[in-house]
Amino acid sequence: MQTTKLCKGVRLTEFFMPTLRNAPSDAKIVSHQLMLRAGMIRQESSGIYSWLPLGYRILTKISEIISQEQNKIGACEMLMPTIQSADLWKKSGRYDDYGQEMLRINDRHNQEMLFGPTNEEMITDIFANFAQSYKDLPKNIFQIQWKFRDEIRPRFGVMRGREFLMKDGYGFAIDEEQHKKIYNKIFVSYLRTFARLGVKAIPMQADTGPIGGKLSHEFIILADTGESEIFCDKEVIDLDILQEKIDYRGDLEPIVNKWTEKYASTDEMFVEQEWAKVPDTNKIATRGIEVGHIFYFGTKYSEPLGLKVADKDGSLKPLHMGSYGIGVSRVFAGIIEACHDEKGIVFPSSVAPFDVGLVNVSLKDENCTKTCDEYYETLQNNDIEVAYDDRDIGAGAKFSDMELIGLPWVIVVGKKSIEKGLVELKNRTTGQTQDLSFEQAINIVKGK
RNA sequence: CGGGAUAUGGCGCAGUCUGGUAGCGCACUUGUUUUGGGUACAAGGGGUCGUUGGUUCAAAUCCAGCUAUCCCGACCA
Repeated sequence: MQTTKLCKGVRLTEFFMPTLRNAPSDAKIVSHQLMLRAGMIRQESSGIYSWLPLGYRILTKISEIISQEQNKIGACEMLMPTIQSADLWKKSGRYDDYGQEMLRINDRHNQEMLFGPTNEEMITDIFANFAQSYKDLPKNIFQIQWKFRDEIRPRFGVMRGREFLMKDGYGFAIDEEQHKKIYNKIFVSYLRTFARLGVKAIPMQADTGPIGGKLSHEFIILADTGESEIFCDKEVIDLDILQEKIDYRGDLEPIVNKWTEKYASTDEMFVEQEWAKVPDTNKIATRGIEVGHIFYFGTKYSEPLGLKVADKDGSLKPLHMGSYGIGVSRVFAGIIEACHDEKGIVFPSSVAPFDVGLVNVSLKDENCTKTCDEYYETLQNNDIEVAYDDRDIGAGAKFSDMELIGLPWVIVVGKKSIEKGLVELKNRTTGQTQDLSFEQAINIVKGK
């Protein structure tokens, strides 16, 4: 994938990627263990992590896919501060409701501040300053930003951290009907986003919880290690959004219906009678990880925060709003939960930190190293992202690291292959290897 | 917040019951060896045993407080 800020290649002699042979014993679930072993993250406190270069690179790729899909539906990316004034929250009435989960801070003037757990209040306040008329609507705005929720019990690595990266989007409409159109766009864009990230995310009717409101869906990745128990019709899983022709300016209701008409539910919303209607052969009861949640909450925030605009008849109407979240750092872990084997991570190509690993197994052989150096440049010139293992360590260790970090392809170059004029191309998913010319290998990797 | 557990070198662990100046594997450094799946041998470096206090001639080890981290529950992207 083309990204705006990531370099196309790294030499592992220069790259900071501290892989571990054993996972720290604190890590209990596979995504946490693999992220630590691959040198992607480091725990700083309970539920708070540093993102090391490899992890940060993947996080950036995930963010970029999310942004791209949001841009397609006309959502506008912006950035709000992580630190907010308590005043706004007192106005909305959530300052007390949010309770201990909100990290409160006093500044030097003893002003009450807080590290934002979410941004409904702030975006509403911002929008209220500018929106005057129904002509300013509808609007859909989002950001990808760090949040802090002081969870009672952080666990499972970045899956349930206290500090986490979240895409939070907010929709503004003049009435429920107009909001429904935004909601449908978001719904479809989420399906596409998760599909592009290489995971199956199933939308499920959700409880609106403390955010409040009327309409809500959760998006859940299937993984045996998931926290929620889920029940769904196999046919929902088999649907493929990337095969659908989508016109975001047209009517999306048929697509939304297609994804919501079959039964899919978490245990919280489970209805025995509905489940009974699903044919036994289609019944799938498994576990899942919630990676996205979208809400329509009507005028819940616009009323107390005074967000009104003039309607066609000149009367002031409170806006109808929704908020839409994707747990970016969580989906990272979710992808690994869904995509790994006994050797390590098997990244979907869209989020793999590099397209290919280039392994020099005959480092001491001048000719081999010279050839590898050339290949390294050529791959980058072909827009292939490459991790070049030019470290002076055993071949086995190099192979193991490549498998651990989950690159889709590895090109192995050694004295023997040089003599034959070939390279060995290895597929991470199948484990199969083939001897090819370097040019053939490039074409296969490019044809991902 | 209730219940349970842990804290010894970068990582994984032993030693604690039965106090006697800290050990193993991996990793790291140097040399030889090996050279396409974590090679072998040799020689090294690195730890105030979470913290504070107590008992004792002597504490990683016994006792108490504190802190951190993890697991199970209720809450959540």
